Amino acid sequence: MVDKECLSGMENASPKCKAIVRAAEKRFLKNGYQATSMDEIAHDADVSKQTIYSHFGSKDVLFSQVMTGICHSASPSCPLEGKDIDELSLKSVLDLIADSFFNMLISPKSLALFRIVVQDSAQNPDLAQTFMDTGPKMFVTSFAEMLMHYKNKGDITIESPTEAAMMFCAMLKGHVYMRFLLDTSPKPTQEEIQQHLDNAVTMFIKAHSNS
Amino acid sequence: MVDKECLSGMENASPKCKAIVRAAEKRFLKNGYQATSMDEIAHDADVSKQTIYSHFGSKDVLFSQVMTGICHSASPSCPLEGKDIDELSLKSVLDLIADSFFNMLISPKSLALFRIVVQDSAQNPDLAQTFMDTGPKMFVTSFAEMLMHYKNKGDITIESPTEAAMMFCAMLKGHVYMRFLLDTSPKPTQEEIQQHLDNAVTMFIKAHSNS
DNA sequence: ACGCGATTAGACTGATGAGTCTAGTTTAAA
DNA sequence: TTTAAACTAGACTCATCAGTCTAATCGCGT
Repeated sequence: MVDKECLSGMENASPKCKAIVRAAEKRFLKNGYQATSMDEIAHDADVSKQTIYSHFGSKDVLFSQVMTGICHSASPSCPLEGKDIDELSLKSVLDLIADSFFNMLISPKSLALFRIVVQDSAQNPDLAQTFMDTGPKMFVTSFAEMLMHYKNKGDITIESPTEAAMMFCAMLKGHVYMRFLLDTSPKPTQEEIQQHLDNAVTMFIKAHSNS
Repeated sequence: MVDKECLSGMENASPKCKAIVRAAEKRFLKNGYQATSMDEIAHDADVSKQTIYSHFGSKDVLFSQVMTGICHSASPSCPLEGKDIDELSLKSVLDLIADSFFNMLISPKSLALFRIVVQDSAQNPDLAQTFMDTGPKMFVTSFAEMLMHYKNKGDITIESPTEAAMMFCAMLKGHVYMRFLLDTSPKPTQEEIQQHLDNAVTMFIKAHSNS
């Protein structure tokens, strides 16, 4: 899930500085880089424009710093914390992950972040790289490890856990995620979402069942 | 695949008008709405700015019109044209579709279009809707019909062809597509792509095999 | 009290860009 | 040839916005 306070790495910064980052975050996520003005940020942060410039130097720097911070703080939390994986069936684990992963994806903040990343992947390749490395990559890695567990137990047949993990993520997203991303109508209902996730889990298990 | 000339619906427009649309298309796809100036478009189209305004009225109108046009002209061509579906195995059909669909997705124009659509899905919901209706939706519909064919033949078990079709699209995209969309390194190799598509087809077939 | 660094409001500069205006030129039909 | 519509170059207005500058104020340690 996504942090409410995305000030990772600046716990001991000055209050003004935090206020600036918070305001910038809100504006950049909502309207993107171009459509956000420094005056707006200054106003929201209840700070003078000069203060922003003395802390961050330029709009570019502020943007990069804020977005990178969000990427780092937005890594999905593991829904299995505190649970013993040996006591859970593959299906129940996949169900848990499906639900947690998908809800993380469609949180307003995640959607906004992804839109921004897509938006200036061309102008700002570093941001896209950071996003990939902190988000999808880390999730896939830890998910792949868990699949290994069930593979070793002999529950499923998997050649490449990493590929399988990526495929599962892709399946979870599916068409429903796109509808959230583009905010098109009709809005997906809760039943539709649940049906979609169930479908993905079922397909995934069947596709990897021991022939 | 995507048309080279995206002037759908304006075959009988004036030459100047077409030139404007062509130039606008190029610029908007490359740099997005905000970062494209009317002067640039006028220059590229070898036309005076006034001519643009007398044809289209405003930057907004031009943008919407151009983008909508691209959506309509960019519908994927069917890779099965001229082939008799009865003579093809499910696997060979899926292989064909996988290849054709994925290559359409990662064409520079499709990527650029999708970035734009994502970018201002918030400001311009109509564009997002048009994109969905002309792109993914149509593809899924026709693909679902074909799945019905194999379902009726008894080759596979499918409750909902539409859902299955959407899931197959999602699988084809997968993580590899994201890497193209965000243009992150390392660049996917041809082998990686092929492996990914094979994997998707194999999984899909196994997941829908008659248990 | 003194002094210093952080902060402030707000005026200012310079650049960019949408959209308009003007005065003149081309084109093609009548 | 006449005439009207399309087109042109480019100057112009007006708004926005990044970034700077100034002069004053605040908070705090000595």
